[in-house]
Amino acid sequence: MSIGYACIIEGVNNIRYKTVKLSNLNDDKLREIISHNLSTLEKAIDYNISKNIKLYRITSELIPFASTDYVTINWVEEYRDYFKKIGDKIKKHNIKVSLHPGQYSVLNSFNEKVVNSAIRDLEYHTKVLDLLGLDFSFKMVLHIGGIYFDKELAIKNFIKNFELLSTNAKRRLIIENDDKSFNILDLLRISSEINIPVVYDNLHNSINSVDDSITDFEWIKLCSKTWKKDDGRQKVHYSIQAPNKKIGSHSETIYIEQFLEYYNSFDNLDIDIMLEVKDKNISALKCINATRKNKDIRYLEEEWSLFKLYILQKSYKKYKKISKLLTEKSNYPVIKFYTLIEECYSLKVNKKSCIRSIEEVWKQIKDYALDNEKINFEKKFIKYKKNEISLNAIKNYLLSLSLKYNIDNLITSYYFYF
DNA sequence: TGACGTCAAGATCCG
DNA sequence: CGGATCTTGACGTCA
Repeated sequence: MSIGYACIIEGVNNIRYKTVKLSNLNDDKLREIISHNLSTLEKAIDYNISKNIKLYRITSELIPFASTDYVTINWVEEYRDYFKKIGDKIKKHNIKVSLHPGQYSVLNSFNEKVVNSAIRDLEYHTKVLDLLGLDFSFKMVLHIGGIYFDKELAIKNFIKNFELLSTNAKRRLIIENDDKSFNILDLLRISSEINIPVVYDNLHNSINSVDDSITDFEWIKLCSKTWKKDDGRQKVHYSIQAPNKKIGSHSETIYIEQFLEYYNSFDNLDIDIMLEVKDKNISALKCINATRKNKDIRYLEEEWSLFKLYILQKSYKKYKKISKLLTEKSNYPVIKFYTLIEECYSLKVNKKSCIRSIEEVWKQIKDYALDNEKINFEKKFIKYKKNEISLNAIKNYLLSLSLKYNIDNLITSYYFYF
């Protein structure tokens, strides 16, 4: 079983994909962005390797406007070697990567133009996986599309247009239930016609449900039949409703107790769980640590080193409490640990605790800092205490010094990124 | 015609 | 100048 996250890496310095607006697009700009994005993808893979995260969704924005006529350079040939290098790394470390074309790729449309651009988009996503040199267990996930006043006809159109895809695209396509049009039963029916795997999304099912008496576990078991040997391990999407937001909005974080309730209902199913959540890799690490077989407190200590300054700025009391929780080295208090951290998310930063956190950071920088940097810091710190500059302003200065002096312990701290 | 969802880029304003 | 806060874009469907 693997647990993973989609596209963006949160809380890590200098891993960010770039985009470009059509009005600023030219060949040089495009090459600059493709090089940057491929190098960012490689960094993302390196990050996943370092954290032992085995499931990752690659952004569809890797090559901007890839499936349009606006791109005229031959990016496939220009970047073939780089793709292969990254793909080799993915294979070597056994990371399952996937892609998810967006909601505007509508294969079942009755508008020929829309269908053609959906096909082009799916062929682009297929090309990325092909260029990485990955076998057909590496997939792209798609929704069915629109209803057009007649669901049965819309389904027929999906099946018909599916046949227009290349062999490789057909072998890589998997389909997911959505939150308003096609429910999980529709998906199972479509799958039985065209023989491609179904991804079960629990949140979409709870919004657009067939039968509330059927549990997530039961639906996952039903979907498992659509996954053949060559398709690799069955995948599901897991997300929960964001409290107080629009129906269907993904939550900021995955709440560990709620996740474990879901996870423990499986009775040891061997599936891949793609989390759809705003805090991305941070929730993935949480869920991985909560479900790992090797329960060693060092995993929590490693996590704590990333969180502790962030927690300190919010509440000294919680900071002490979590520190104390980790003192008994034979324990593995994973649920308590993450629950305490989750409780801090909703807390506002507290001036006194913030000052403490700044002092703590400065302690680790001051021996490296030049005289003028020390003076600069003191000036900013006084201004911060007098509410003349923001917390972010002083954090940014401290981060720039951490980067300059390569203080890994600080650079990796979530303190600077949230 | 605007909302929907997504997230970085770009614009604008402030001190 | 840095920092904070809006607005824009690019897509197709649906009310």
